[in-house]
Amino acid sequence: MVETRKGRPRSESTRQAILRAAADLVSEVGYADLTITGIATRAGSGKQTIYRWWTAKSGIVADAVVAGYLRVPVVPLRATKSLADDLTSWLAATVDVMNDPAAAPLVRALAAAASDDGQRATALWAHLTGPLHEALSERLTRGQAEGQLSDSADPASITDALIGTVLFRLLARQPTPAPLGGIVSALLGSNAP
Amino acid sequence: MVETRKGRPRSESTRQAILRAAADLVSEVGYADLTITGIATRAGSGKQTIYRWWTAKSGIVADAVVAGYLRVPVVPLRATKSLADDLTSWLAATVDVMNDPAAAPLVRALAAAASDDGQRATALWAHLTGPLHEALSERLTRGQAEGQLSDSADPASITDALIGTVLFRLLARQPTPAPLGGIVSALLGSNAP
Amino acid sequence: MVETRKGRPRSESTRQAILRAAADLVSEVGYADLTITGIATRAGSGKQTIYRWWTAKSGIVADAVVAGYLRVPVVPLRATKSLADDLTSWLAATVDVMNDPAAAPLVRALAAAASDDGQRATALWAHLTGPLHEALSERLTRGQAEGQLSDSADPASITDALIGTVLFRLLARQPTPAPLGGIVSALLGSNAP
Amino acid sequence: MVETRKGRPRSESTRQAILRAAADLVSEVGYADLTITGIATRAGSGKQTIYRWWTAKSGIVADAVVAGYLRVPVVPLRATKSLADDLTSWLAATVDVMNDPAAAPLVRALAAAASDDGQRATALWAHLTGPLHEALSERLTRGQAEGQLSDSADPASITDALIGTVLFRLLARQPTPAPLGGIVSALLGSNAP
DNA sequence: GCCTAACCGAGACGGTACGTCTAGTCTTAGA
DNA sequence: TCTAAGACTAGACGTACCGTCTCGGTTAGGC
Repeated sequence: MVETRKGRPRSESTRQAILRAAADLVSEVGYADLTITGIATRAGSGKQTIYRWWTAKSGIVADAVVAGYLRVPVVPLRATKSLADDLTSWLAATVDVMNDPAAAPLVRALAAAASDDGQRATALWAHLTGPLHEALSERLTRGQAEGQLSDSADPASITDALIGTVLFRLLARQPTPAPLGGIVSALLGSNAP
Repeated sequence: MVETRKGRPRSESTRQAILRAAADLVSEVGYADLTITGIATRAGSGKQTIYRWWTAKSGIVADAVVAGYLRVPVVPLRATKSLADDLTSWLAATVDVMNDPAAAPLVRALAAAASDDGQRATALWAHLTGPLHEALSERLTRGQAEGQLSDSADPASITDALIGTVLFRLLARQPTPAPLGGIVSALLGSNAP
Repeated sequence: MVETRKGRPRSESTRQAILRAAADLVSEVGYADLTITGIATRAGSGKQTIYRWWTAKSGIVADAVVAGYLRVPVVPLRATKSLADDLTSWLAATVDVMNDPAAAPLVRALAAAASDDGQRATALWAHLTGPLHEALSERLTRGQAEGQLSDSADPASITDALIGTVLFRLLARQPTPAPLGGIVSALLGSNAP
Repeated sequence: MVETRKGRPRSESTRQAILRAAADLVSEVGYADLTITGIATRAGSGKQTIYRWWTAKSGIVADAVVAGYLRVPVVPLRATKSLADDLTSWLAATVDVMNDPAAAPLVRALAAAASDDGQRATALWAHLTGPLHEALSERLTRGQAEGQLSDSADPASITDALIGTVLFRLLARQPTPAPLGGIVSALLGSNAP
């Protein structure tokens, strides 16, 4: 039995326009200054149309990310012979990107968006960090196969710590941060007594 | 040479009242719903008095934290014989605290505050994570002395990764998180091939 | 030659439901707060059905009055021996009715409806004041026949002035109104030098 | 003891700007399409300033009339030898003015404004019809002194009926109105048997 | 007994204005 | 000169209706 709903059907093009407008605005003015009114104006839609389908600002941004309108700059993971070198250079480049005045507001915006709404946040982070998490895990697993990491180590756990470190740097902005190489070597081992 | 300014001197009691009001409000309604108007009303001060001395909302919160009116729940670090056990139980308890519906908004509020203003954020995080960072580093150093951690490991780097992991958990809220024990053992070593 | 239109004929029951809903709502919330959306919902009809057949809100109300769903409280005209007494008591009772919190909004609503749309307003007022006008005119003519009013007087003109006086009282709500008896004696005569 | 209030005093120039803007707009678009948002924009004021001092749209219009920014076209009353001629020509000219497409919306707007709010309506009508009422009454009283009206007649009552008649014509827009001369002669007398 | 045009309900659409809220500025009286 | 009070401009908030526009479904003719 097919579910037949009465009334005019939802406009997919309007939905896309709203997500695109939200994506444009969040990269222009940041999440804090993102307004529903602004999104509606930019999308050429009515405000009520937005309120009909979304309850929170963060939901729109999350959907915009999931729809691919908002792309977070991801640093490609090199694949040289040395796992430690690859991770260290990735960490350095990523921290650089995160401190780039153009990219930082966007990432901070998404962190703030995730802070807002636990429900959608999961989907958002899955989309954001998912591919990244996978790429890092795979590189670690390959390095493990090549003997550059103990067989007992858990690539997923190490990946969590790596991403967490970037996040910590991004938000905390410490004046004298610990050396990145130290973190990588901590994570990859040789810490055993 | 003493700096002598003309006119009525700044009222220290008013400053304290503002910081106290901001602290109260941020724990009651969260950083997102914290308003200058609300702080002024609660503090029994004029709004202009606030605008005269602070430029951003986050600055007030940062000062309130520094002044000690806003206390972040810090999980005490146990000191048993096993460094790994101590860190794992601290991680678990901290993640629990962060997911506590009462404490999470405050921490997320401070993360958001830090996102707002890079200038003051440093001081805020120093105050927030400073003692924590120190406690963790000390515990690691002691463990290192006891031979539970390689001498070549850098306690500060490991601490960064630990706090970063907590932060990642707090914001990302992943549905199936990696086991905490895995992270600790990754950080403490045995990952060497 | 009968005009035969193809397609589904207009639903008379829907038309009645809309007029009835409009009548109910105008007496409940007043003309100002009467909405097309509200009428459609109450009538169980679509908004488009209303817009297909009516162009203005006042037209619906006018039709509701003409259809008899909206009855304006009309004070019956007594028929004693004295024309002056009859008119004075009618004026007094009518002014009372107009100031009744229950009836006043309806009458004011119709005045407002008439203000809106000159086209339909004529029909509405004809329906509203028509029988009243006729009753007053007849009573005046009868009084004229009985010698209580000069033969040269024009009953229609006097009726206009009587109704106009009520309307003036309704809208102007003067704090210290002129005595009604004075108006009647002015209209009935003895004003000649 | 002088009542001294703290805080910034109300801006009189802003009040005047709001009343002037409301007056301009009501004559441009009519009372029905008069919006608070529009008044605020035109006056260069914030909406909150309007809401702080007025609760209803009609109050602003009433104040604008009282302040003299909104002038209702009043037909001057001639003073020839014949009271009947003066009143008839005044009635005719006034009915003409009321049906003038430029003036009618304004008058109807004020009628609507009076319908809205009983409180302020009194002041509004006093200001609107006050001078008119006085002029008519004086003319009638003079005519009475000159023997053109019975001594027992009440000028105030006759004035009420005259203005009421105009109002009735304005709102009802009857297709075949009674002759104005008939009304005047009815009001001035000779109706006695 | 179909065909089909016009009707019907439902409800989403782009808009506009609502009345409330907060930001940040300005202007007063008084300490 | 600074503080407290509070009025000011500005504009976003979320809601309610506007009048228009699809939809699927219904209901009479005319063929």
